[in-house]
Amino acid sequence: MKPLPCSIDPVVFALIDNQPHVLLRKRDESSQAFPDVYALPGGLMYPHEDKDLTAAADRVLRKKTGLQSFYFEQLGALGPHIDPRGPTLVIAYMAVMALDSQTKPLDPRSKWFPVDKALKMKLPFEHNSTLKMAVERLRNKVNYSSLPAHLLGEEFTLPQLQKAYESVLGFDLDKSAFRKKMAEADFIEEVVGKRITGAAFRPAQVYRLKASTGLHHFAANLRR
Amino acid sequence: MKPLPCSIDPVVFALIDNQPHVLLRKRDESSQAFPDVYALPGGLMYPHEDKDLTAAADRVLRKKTGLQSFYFEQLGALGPHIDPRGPTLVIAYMAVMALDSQTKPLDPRSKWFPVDKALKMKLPFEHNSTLKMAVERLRNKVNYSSLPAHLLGEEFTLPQLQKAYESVLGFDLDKSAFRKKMAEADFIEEVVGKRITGAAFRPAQVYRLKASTGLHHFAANLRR
DNA sequence: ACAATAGTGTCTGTTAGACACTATGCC
DNA sequence: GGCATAGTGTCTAACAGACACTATTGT
Repeated sequence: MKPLPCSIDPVVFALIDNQPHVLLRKRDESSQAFPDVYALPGGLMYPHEDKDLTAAADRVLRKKTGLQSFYFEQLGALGPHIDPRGPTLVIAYMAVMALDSQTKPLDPRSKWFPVDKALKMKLPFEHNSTLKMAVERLRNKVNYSSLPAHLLGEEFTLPQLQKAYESVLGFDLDKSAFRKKMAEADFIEEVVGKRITGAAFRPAQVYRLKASTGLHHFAANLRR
Repeated sequence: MKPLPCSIDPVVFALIDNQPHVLLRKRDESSQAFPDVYALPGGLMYPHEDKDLTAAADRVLRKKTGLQSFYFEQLGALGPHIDPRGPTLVIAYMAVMALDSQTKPLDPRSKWFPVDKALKMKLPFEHNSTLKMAVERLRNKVNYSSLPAHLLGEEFTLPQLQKAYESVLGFDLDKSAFRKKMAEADFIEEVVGKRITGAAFRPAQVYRLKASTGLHHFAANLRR
């Protein structure tokens, strides 16, 4: 009975040009396993440094992305898989973040890949199945939760929010139905008096997430 | 950076007299931690014996329950929590099984507790939160999946299935609506020609789960 | 015939989805 | 006024929920 090291493997999603992307990172040249290969930006848990798994995931995400604000949840435990250094337990996470103009650039080894493209890549370890799991969870959860709001910045308009839902779902939604749903779901609020002007058409009202931790869940799916 | 031992903590549900029960086991007298206290029937993973986490969970469940057939799924990874033997990573599972007349009796240290009663008990380690997690998952999943069918034996009638749903949900369902839902969900099939006779009323048609692995999920909840 | 439960039919209020309409800004 | 998009109103077909009805057995 030998204890196992434990790896935190996060799948990080963001929207670029309204397309869902996932963050991959070229492994260190000096790595014993799969040097210079694109992989999930994982990291080992340090039992004496990390209070618990959530803290470990938070630390790994901050370190690997340089970003401060994101939503994340655990997908589950996998493995153990075989690493050249021995069997390793894997805890998979899904994270969702907003990229905007103020976002720090990534370190040069990291890169955003369109989700569909990443799904076709050959990734090391069991990262292909982890990625697949995360994409399924993302697509599924979008059906009945406020998750896509976390792909946008602090503030956003309803048309932007609708586009975020549509881009992850992969099909278009009816404007009227969508707005009714959002009103009823009641997880966003107007930023009173603030609208997006400047374009040659009617300005859009600005909204933000209501102060609350976690996701909001709908009673029924957006489309059956 | 020291590796961690890994404990498999399953929450096992079954129906007794149409009431949901959960399996707890008195810890060994000789145990270093919490001897003789009721706890989840967990066990350590043996990295050299268990192919992966699923195999480990399967082994632990068979060993602790003596039962062969059940549905189980991972709830997630927790911890590490502090055990007298040092920090331990925990992988929580939810399992659902059918008890019938042929079921072997439990070992004398194990006992079925009504779910509501178990929730009020003081359990060791973080077993209280694990149990709470499992109960929430169970109650939630019943809303939109075929899970309760696994609380019944190989064969069952629609009234029995409805009672299983009702007992976990905690409220009654409309017979007509329930049957329409089941027909549409299409995860059970008639055992042709087989009915339950013997009582002084119309016999009920016998059904079984269609051959398929895993759960069936509905498009909408049973009740909003 | 009757009791008791299995199984089906029907009616109605609600709602999702489609789509037409109005509103508001810049040119 | 025209154009482009934001935001609202309306109509209808489908459906969930309530409940009444029929079916089938043993006594």
